[in-house]
Amino acid sequence: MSEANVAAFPNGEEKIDETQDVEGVAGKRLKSFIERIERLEEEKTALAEDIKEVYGEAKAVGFDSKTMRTIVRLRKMDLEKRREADDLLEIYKSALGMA
Amino acid sequence: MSEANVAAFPNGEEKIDETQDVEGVAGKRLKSFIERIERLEEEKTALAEDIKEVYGEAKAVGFDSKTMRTIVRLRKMDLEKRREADDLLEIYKSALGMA
Amino acid sequence: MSEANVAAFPNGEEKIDETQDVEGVAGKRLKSFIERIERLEEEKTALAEDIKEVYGEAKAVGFDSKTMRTIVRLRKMDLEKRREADDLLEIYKSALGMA
Amino acid sequence: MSEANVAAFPNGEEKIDETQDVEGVAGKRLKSFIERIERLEEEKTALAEDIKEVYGEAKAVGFDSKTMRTIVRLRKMDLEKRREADDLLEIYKSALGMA
DNA sequence: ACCGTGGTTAGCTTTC
DNA sequence: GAAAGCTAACCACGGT
Repeated sequence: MSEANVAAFPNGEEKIDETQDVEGVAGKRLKSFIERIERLEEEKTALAEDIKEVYGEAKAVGFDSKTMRTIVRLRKMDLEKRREADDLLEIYKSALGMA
Repeated sequence: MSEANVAAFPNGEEKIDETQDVEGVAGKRLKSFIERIERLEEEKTALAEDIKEVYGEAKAVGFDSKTMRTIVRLRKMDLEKRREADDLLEIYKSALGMA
Repeated sequence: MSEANVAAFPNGEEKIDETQDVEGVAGKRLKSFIERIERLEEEKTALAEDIKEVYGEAKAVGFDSKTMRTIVRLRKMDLEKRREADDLLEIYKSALGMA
Repeated sequence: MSEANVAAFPNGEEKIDETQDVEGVAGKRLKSFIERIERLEEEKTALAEDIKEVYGEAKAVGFDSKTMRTIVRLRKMDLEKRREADDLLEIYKSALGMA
């Protein structure tokens, strides 16, 4: 690891928003990574809220959300199973030199 | 709860994608809700992957992801704290007729 | 909650093995719980090791452990899916007053 | 790796329990490995449930499970520390011809 | 309002 | 040393 980045400073409270000059370029870079992550996490949170809303709407017209969750889970499992099965097939193929 | 929507059918394997006529309009509606949810969850998953990638990139140039996660967590806490403080302020203001 | 048990004392290093008289009966009880848990966890760890050994044996006679793990996972998914489907059925039944 | 064992067959749903004759002895062997693993994993899962139950019991009489988990963790760490210290001692001893 | 359950995330272990 | 799978803690939701 490059030593330049080692000083990845947890800061006290107030300074955390400002890239400190003393840290130089590494600080800028880190800041940029952090902000990208935060942006993505905001979007993720927003989606989680959207999902909740959909369950809410469905409930409002009489569907049971527990049931719905179970269905969603089952369907996801199907999907994963299918994917895993494909993976297995790939493994076989490459084991048999058919890759 | 209205019984009309209860029968949200467990299907054997393959039929799960087709709304069955016997279920009528409720089935269609449920299907639509489920699909909206699934779409949103896919997006959410995609974002989670994006986030992981960013951590990966950062790691690749020498940042420690554990530290980064801590920073992100701290900043989120700050944000929430600030937001709560604002809420409190609003409450005070409206209590004092300053809203 | 009974106050008697509140003092469930994280101890410094050395005393942790002895039930302290000052804690009285609560300490004895806690100790007993802790020891039961530790016993169970030991067994669990032992099983994990056994499992690893089986994979090792299988590998030693030419089976690919990645493939095996996939198979095990797929079979477990089948099992779970079946269980979930049952759960769903239960939900329906109780929703229809057939419980 | 011997190719003989490669064909560890993805099966459609229902057939997975029957060793297929076409696979011959390798299939039987694989099946036996898989089943041993599954058996062990079941036991492991059962133990995990037992552990959860013990925490439940403890909680029911007023102990805080989070604290208990901390204690268990600490004691495990102690144990490992002690074991490592012993290992070290062994190393010294054998280095000094006192084994 | 609380409890129990389910989902998510982080850390650890193991594997390649 | 990186990548993945497993496990355990945490948190949030829904039901009672």
